Amino acid sequence: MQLKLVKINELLSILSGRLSATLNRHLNRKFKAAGLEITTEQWLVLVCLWNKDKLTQQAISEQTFKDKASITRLLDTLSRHDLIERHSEPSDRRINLIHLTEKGKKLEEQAMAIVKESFEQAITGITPQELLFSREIIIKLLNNII
Amino acid sequence: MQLKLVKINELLSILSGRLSATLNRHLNRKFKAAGLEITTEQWLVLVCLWNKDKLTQQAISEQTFKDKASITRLLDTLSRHDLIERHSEPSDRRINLIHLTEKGKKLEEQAMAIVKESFEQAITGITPQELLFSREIIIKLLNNII
DNA sequence: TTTGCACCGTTGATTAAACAACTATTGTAT
DNA sequence: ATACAATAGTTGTTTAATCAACGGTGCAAA
Repeated sequence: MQLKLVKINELLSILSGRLSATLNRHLNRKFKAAGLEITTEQWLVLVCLWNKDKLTQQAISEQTFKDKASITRLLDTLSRHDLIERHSEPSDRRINLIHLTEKGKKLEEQAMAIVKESFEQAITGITPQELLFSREIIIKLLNNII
Repeated sequence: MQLKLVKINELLSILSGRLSATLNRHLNRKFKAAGLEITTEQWLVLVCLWNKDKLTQQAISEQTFKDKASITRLLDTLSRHDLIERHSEPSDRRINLIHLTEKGKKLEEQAMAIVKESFEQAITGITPQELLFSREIIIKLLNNII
């Protein structure tokens, strides 16, 4: 049984645009309201580094599923804001190791608190089981179009 | 019961970035491969017009959940590609009515075929029930953070 | 050894997003 | 009738995405 075409449009438009736009907007506003000068995309990069400092740009690119070029520019911005530093690696001069600055390290607690709060707001009235189930469906969907 | 913090990061990053980016990339490439010079965002605007021609920019903005400013610029691009025309309305000179051109009208069939194909590829192995269920969860989630 | 390939990161061009500030027009209330 | 608010659309600035092309580095095979 096939869903109607109008449903296709609706679902695709939600998944490919509205959902991420709304989530991004929400998180960005929360960050701003709390005085944190980071965006959701920058937060995503920082999460990698908070988890394990001194990554290559390549590694960050893979972990965030973002383009190398996007990472270059995201790191430019993070660097301008003194949240990270690029350290070139003598043993392989193609590589930059990305180091968190003290300012970047200090951001973790505050940023994660905001994210946690937003997450809890977002999942109000949704059970963990429902959430996990949706996650599975979305992963399936992603794998179908890789 | 609360999901672990690492799960929060994962789910938020998928929903706020990876899912939409992957879907967009996929559709954009399909359009390009088929020789259609439109993006997913432009397609979304065109869907509104295919459904009902001669809308105001405001109406398009509301239906697509996009910023007025975004619509202005999307329409600039669509206009440059001769897919739509802005017609100023004498009865209310603040308003533009957006008209599909013949070229814009002709695009519908081909574009929708591509979208349908992509959609079917995306939902392979997912039942309509699962899809509807996920849709409900996502709508709930969106309503929680409006 | 040098030739060629793979890898890492950068840059340029185009498209798109958000937000704020702005112009112009219309509607309303006194 | 004037003054003020609401509405429609545009523009400037910043951030980010894609893709393609490019420079530099490392490595391995001929």
